[in-house]
Amino acid sequence: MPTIQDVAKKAGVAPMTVSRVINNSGYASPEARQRVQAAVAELGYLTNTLARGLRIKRSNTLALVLSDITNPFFTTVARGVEDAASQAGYTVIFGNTDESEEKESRYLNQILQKQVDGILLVPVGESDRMVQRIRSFGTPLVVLDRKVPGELVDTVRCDSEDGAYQLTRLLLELGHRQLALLAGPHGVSVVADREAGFRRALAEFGGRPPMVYFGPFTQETGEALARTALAVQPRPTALVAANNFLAIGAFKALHDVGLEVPDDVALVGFDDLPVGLLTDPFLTAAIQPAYEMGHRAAELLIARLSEPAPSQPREIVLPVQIVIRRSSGVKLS
Amino acid sequence: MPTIQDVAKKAGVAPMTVSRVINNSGYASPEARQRVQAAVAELGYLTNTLARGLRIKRSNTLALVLSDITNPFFTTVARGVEDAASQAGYTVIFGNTDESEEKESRYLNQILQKQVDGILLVPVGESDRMVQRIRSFGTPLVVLDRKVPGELVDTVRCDSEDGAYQLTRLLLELGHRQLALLAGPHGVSVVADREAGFRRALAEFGGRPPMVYFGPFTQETGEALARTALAVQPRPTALVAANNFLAIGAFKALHDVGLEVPDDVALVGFDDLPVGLLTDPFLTAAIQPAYEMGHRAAELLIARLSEPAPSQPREIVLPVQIVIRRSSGVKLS
DNA sequence: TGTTATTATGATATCGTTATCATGTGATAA
DNA sequence: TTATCACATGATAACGATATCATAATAACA
Repeated sequence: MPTIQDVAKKAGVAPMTVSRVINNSGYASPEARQRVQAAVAELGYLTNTLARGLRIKRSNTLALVLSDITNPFFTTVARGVEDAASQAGYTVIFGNTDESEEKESRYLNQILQKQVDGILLVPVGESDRMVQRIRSFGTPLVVLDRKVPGELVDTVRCDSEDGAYQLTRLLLELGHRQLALLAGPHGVSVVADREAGFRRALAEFGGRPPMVYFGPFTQETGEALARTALAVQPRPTALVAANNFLAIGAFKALHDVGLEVPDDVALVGFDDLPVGLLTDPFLTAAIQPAYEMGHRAAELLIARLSEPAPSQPREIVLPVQIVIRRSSGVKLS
Repeated sequence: MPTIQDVAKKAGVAPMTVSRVINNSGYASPEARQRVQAAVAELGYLTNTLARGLRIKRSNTLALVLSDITNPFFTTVARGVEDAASQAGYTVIFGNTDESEEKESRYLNQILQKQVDGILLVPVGESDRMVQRIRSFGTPLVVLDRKVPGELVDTVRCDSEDGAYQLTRLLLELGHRQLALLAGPHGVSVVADREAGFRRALAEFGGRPPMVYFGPFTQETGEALARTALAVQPRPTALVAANNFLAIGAFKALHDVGLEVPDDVALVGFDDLPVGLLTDPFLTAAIQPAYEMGHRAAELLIARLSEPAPSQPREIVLPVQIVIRRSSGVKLS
């Protein structure tokens, strides 16, 4: 691989002049410029960004650390991040935590070592330890999708509370009074928010004491929790799933038990399945603007990078969109 | 951020000794070792991998360049790559080409500049220009999912030809004689392979002259191509879609035209929708082992990195799995 | 004409790490 | 006693780029 020295020699100038031409900084005569460009082209020279990064202390790299890129919601977030980053000349490293604090911590260390310019993080636990560690390193951070307790930090997330509220309210207005929430794992802020929205709607309508079930965001859990919920007497007439995997699991459970959706039990959920990949979308859901979330978060992070002094952390809360389909039992025209 | 100098000072040793302790290379007395480790812990020191990379000429980074991470097939590939990479201590950069040669070329330049240790590429065009460029840079490369014409290069892909053959054969054995293939974009090797498999099966059965339609791998195209195919007289009784998006589009078109699947027209496709996200999978399809593909490709690439001399390129062809569901019209027990 | 800007270029030091070589210690062997 | 060896440590240079300072040539001005 040719270095800037090779280019300089071939062009008959000093390395510094080559650097100036390449980065369009400082003065360079038209002739020198041309000779340098010719040499660059001839040698197929590309700047070694490790060396440059070491010197200027920027790597033009962002890191994206999320639970599991295989979850269509996060896939779309990742695409949003990547588009915004690439547009601004940044490159993206990504990693999956699988909701494990140990993996998260390993990744973050690796990433800090890589001298990334900024980090986009979907934090795992309920602690802000990692956030503090990142901060102590001085690497700018934007928290995605979730809230971090007790820390003021740039955040881009969706309005989970409102989404759950609206979904629940919809069911209540349809006459359901016995509702169950398949909430998700303890300690994740979106779960707490969705539970809060669920409870708020119930409180407004003065329904029965709410039934809330917790467990990982997996299809198996959805199935198990739904079975548990359906065994309670009086049986719930509607289920609210706080996540797409839980919704699918719940649907399977209902199907297995021989209950029809929405005639016997109504079902609503969070997050869509990949748009366009479903032949027959039927789930009423609160759809989070995943792409926009990723895109805006990356934009925010990149904006931070060019700020001279750290400014007040921002919290961007995006609205969710309630999409009404068959599973809720709403009469569709 | 503390540097190795800071650690050295605090531990009362030379930077070189710190380096030896950290990397477990060369000699270091137990006392020195301990003092260094204490200093590292106290300062929260992390190696600056830009500096190290510059010196040792390795960045411990791989690049993954694919069409669109939003396609569930590639999402899963990416997850496989990431798991294998992270296991071996590598970090992964990713980029989307959207099947644009210009984007591909931009990314690859960016990536080569970053001094990645190896590249995993789903190549866009039918040219091997990019492959040659990467090779001229000396960066190890594994081509994913597709063949590159005329170049001997490490490749991990699935047996598209066989998949299409089997799907087509299945339809022929069910008695269909008027088949249409929604093939995908010209110039992508998997498309050519699937077309070849389709034609081979037809030739064996001596069916009517095959109908083959081309266009991008999108749902809209699937819809449009299906409409075109269905307008031909005699109308095809079965459609083979070479990709999941095309299959969905075709299904929509059939639905809109008022044709039932599989009673009026049978439909088979390639690639699955994300497992577990479908409430009611119905598409008969040739499923490619996406995760394994990514995983094996990354493993192969990493193996290459520790080879002293470049060895004979390998081509790993993974079998596809035919999953029979309702859409083909096969009687299921 | 001399003074000051402006343009153009290069020498040097530096970013944080590690490879290499040099040096020194104590133990063991001859 | 001296030669040899394993162990231990550090000084120095180098990876490839750029910031900074110095210098030189030309242009602009009084």
